[in-house]
Amino acid sequence: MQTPATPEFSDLIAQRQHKFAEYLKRGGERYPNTVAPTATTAELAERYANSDKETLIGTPTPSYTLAGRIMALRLFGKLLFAQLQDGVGRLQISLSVDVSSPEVFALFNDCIDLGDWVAVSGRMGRTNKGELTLQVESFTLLAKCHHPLPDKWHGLEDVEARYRQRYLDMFINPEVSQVFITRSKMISAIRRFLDSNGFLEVETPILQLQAGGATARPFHTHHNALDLPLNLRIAPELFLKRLLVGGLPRVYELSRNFRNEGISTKHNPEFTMLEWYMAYADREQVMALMEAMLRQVVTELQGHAQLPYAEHLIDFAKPFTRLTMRESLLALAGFSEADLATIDTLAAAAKLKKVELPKPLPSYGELFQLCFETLVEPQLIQPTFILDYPIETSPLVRQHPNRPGWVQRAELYIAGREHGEFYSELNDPTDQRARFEAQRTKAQAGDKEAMPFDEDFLHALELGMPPAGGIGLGIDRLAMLLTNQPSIRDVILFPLLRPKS
RNA sequence: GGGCCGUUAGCUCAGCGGUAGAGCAGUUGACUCUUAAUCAAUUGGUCGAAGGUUCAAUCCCUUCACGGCCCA
Repeated sequence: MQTPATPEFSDLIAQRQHKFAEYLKRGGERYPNTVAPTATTAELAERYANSDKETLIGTPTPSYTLAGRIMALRLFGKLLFAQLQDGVGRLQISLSVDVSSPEVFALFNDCIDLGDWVAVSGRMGRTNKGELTLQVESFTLLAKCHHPLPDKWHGLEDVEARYRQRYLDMFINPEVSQVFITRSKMISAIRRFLDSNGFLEVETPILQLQAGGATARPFHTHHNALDLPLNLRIAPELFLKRLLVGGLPRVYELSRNFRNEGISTKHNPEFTMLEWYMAYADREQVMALMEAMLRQVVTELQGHAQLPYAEHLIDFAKPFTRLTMRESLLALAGFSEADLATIDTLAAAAKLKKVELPKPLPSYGELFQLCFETLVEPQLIQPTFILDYPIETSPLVRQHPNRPGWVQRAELYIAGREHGEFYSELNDPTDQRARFEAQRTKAQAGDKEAMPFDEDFLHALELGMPPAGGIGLGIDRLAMLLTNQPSIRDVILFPLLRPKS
């Protein structure tokens, strides 16, 4: 048997390249695209699940061609076993000098490394221990893996390496691929739900003159031909509402948004958000529709509505709890009515509860929200809608009819995290203009997150926008829930990292 | 931005002032039924980078880079 590698030939990459050269030297084709698989590992495993060894010997199966990566190799002189992984599963394959030929066996043994893409052809059998095995008669090297693979037992555990080389992470740690398959199915289920409820999926600009629709710092870019500074969108809201003005009654967008902010286990600079707008609906109706959608998506994906997440079991079957923010502070944070009376009593009570108060002290509404975020939010494990938000933090929402200073907004909390927002949308152009003015005042005072004044949006509102309810739902966070992942980076294929020097 | 932790062989990790270690992967040999195969031998290191302290630094100190967790 020829041995292409020699003991002094120690560089792992060079060894693999040497084996590839040897494969070509013995007549193999370089990166062929002439062999197509006729089956997958999953199909064969299912088809022959009940066939015993004798049956497979007595009535030989057709010859199948599988394609995939070699992920394990075990050699016994003139027989070898390998694991072939093809994206839908893994199947054992075997080569022996009897089934193929001494030449084919030697070619495989001398030239194939862990990680190589191969196409293998042969018939199904079972080993003495009963494992279903494709007995290879011939094979083709489809693509060489030029790098040594991570530890076969521990896999790739270095978090940084996993994010930087997701392609490697995915085939070394198959559960990672499963996360992204689940994410994809989740998005399909959401589309199906909305499409069947009369919504139209639309695409609105990512390049925007003014980044509106949320309070966040945008990324800046530039269009050369127009010599025009532009921003990447932070939210699609203002364009989707323009479509209501245009006459589309139900629209949604799965929107990649960009926010020039910090990175954490909950934030990635680019992230995906679902927004939908529904004419003639109010906050209550969009909340009810979201509840129905989440119940259906969770059930569709895992067969029932109870979702394990970290140490919790989250129940989507029960009606979601509804509390006003005020009620939640009284019930869950231990505030009294007197504490909530004025900004001073609230600040004093908050200080006692170890809420870190910013200086200078913010408005009553902002302080109220800060207390909520610090004291209540972590307790909201089961799906809970929190109703009514201070007007200062919600410049696009309809005012509450009988609570001055508050707006008809709700947020959905699950597992202690905010997952979505629900609005009775503001369609009064006069009120909207005043809200933009207030934001402009904030911006002039140095608030870099204040929403820009959008005159064209006001023009659209002045033409008349039907009353509407709208929602925003964090798709990445929902994916974290559905795949039981602790960090947003675990549900984003290629999270942003600093370049490695 | 702040605090804590990490960075040692391709991978997973020990070592923590005195010549750099293991398992897996790789290489060589044995082996026709393995399942993290086994047995024997063996290659492989700028110990993240740069300074400093020391007779001597992977180890102690400083700065920097990248990452993780927590906080903002």
